[in-house]
Amino acid sequence: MKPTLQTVADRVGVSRSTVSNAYSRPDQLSPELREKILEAARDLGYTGPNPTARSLRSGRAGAIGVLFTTALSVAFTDPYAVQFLRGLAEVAEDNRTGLLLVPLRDDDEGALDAVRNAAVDGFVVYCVPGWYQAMEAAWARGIPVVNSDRLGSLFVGIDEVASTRAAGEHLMRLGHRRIAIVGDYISPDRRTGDVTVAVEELGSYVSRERLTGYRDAFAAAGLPWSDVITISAAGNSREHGAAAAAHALDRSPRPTAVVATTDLLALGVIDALATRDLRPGRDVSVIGFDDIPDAAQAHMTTVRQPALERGRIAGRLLLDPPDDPAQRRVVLPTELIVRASTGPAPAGSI
Amino acid sequence: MKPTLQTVADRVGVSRSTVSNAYSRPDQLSPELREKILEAARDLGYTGPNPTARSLRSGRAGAIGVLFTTALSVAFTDPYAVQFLRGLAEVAEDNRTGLLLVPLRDDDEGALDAVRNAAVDGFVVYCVPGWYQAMEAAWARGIPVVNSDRLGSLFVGIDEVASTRAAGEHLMRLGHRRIAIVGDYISPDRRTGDVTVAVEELGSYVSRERLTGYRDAFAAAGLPWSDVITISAAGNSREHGAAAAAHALDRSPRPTAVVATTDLLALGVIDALATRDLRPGRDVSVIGFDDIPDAAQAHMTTVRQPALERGRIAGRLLLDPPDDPAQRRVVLPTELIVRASTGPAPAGSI
DNA sequence: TTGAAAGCGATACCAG
DNA sequence: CTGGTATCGCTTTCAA
Repeated sequence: MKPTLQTVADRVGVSRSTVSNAYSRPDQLSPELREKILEAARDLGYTGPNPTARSLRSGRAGAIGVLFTTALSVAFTDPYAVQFLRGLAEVAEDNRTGLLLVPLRDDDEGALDAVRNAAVDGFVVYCVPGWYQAMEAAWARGIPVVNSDRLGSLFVGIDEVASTRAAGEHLMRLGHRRIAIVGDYISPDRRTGDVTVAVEELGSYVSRERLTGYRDAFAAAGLPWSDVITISAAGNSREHGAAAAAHALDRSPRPTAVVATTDLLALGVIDALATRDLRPGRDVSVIGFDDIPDAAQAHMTTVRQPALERGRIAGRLLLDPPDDPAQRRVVLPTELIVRASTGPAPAGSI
Repeated sequence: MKPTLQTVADRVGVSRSTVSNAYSRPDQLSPELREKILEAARDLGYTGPNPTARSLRSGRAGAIGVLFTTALSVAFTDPYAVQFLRGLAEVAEDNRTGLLLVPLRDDDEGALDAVRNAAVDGFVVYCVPGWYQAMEAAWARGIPVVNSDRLGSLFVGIDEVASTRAAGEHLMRLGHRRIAIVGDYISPDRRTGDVTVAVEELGSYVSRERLTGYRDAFAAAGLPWSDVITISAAGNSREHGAAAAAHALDRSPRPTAVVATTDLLALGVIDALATRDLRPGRDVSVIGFDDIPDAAQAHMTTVRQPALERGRIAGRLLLDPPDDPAQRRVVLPTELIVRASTGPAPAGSI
């Protein structure tokens, strides 16, 4: 039988409240009594208040649920994701709060149960498509849910459309007209290959917005969307990016620019170029998104977004949701970082 | 006021038990009644049993605490760690259990509180030195704690000593006599640089064991430990490995072999070789530990350990601790993978 | 400062 | 199948 507050109280001859105070409110009793209580506890093998009981009573779970779809291994392989989590963990730690990982392998009953049973004070949604039932389940919990897309009332993100629009304008200025776009979650079956994409109908918020930005920039320069090659990647990784890029590069005429919706994919594109003895920025221009460390190392043009800060703000929003609706939706700035992977369209390419 | 079980029970005109059963034991009541209850719940905005209350009553927190010292970013950057976590997550998911991350930034009061307040069914300790107070706090909780070192009664690991002994013997057979060892956690201050190491006194279990294996192999071949250069790395990363390797390589006579206690460090050693126009396996032999994917890509000789399996077993041990003491300690096999980064000691090197 | 009483929201167990 | 009763272990008024 494990000792409880009561056990200790009986031993010392005080009430439960006093023992509770000894742990949670040291200023509410004399140091001597406190010491006496703590000693008795040690004697009895009592290791402090039961966290679950404490949670129930105080109404605070002491944990933030982190919802994400991708497999753990993928989630933590993406430097952007890791930075985001780091920011979140930092804020959580400052508030004596843990992080409960809730991987959503499939959008099935198991996942729903996981969401419903998570003892958390709120959820941070990291890269979960809005159509997931699990999202409904999260909202249904009636606890704060912080999103990265426009859904829900608590939100921290960036202006995705404006970000890629700037990147698209950059390409237009360089004279590119044959362009391919590589993205994850742009075909429903998530398989590698060419797809015809009606941008508005994309289920994934991030893909939809990022493609929209490019489309708008191209349109403004008179390049119709139907001229743009859209290629679906089967996942967000370097390898998937390279596989998708192959579909763009091994055709004639070859595109003069291949842009991707994430840096990881774009690095894959650069890998694919290397395989074909093509030089990024001279033969084919490449643009990514995120500005992860490897992007700088690869001299890659990309859109920089503040991943760490995003995580921090997500945590703060969740732990202490502002009343002012305006403050509940935070949009962070992004910046187009131009490096050597983009250059003028090769002469005669038009 | 959020609705509770009672609210729903009152509305339908049944008892709390019945409503509870509707959620947790569907087979205990008629489908019609169940449907009626679920509908009433939907009406009232009741979203299912409160996880915390359920935990308190059932005595099951529904989460595994993952204790680790390194910063989140580092923890998830190491492919070995990610694999381990993946195995753990897999088992957790199968058992409807979540993973609660408990980063131990410092070994301070905050960390102790985090350990004491975590609502978990047990802890998996991942790379926390045994001397941490936080470890005491974890054991004090009176819940299962699975370790990777020899501490505690629940344990899953490998025979560290035998693993590196095999690697050391490989080096001896190749004729190496001037050897440097790079390791994290081998100097108390964890700074880059040469250290004189009394192997037995190393605080870090993993470092102690791995160095011991090498020492034994060298001793058996008549190479005294005092002839071996031991170098402390300031962390477990490629960069730290390269920095530490510099201390070994920029001396005369140069070592003919540099071994590291992890693959990440060993990759850094290879980076350092590249910088100096030295070829791994010809000019300087290199051995790592873990066999992460990048090791194969770098043609690196290393010790393979089953990271995924280790995670899985840790999860199973924790969720269902065997009574048989022998089964509570699992030792997994390792294998020396010889690749191109090791070769005969250069002629005239002795 | 200390203590008594009242729950927090749910589940286990058994009787009907 | 359904309902009553007794907790689970703690925190929180509020009065002494």
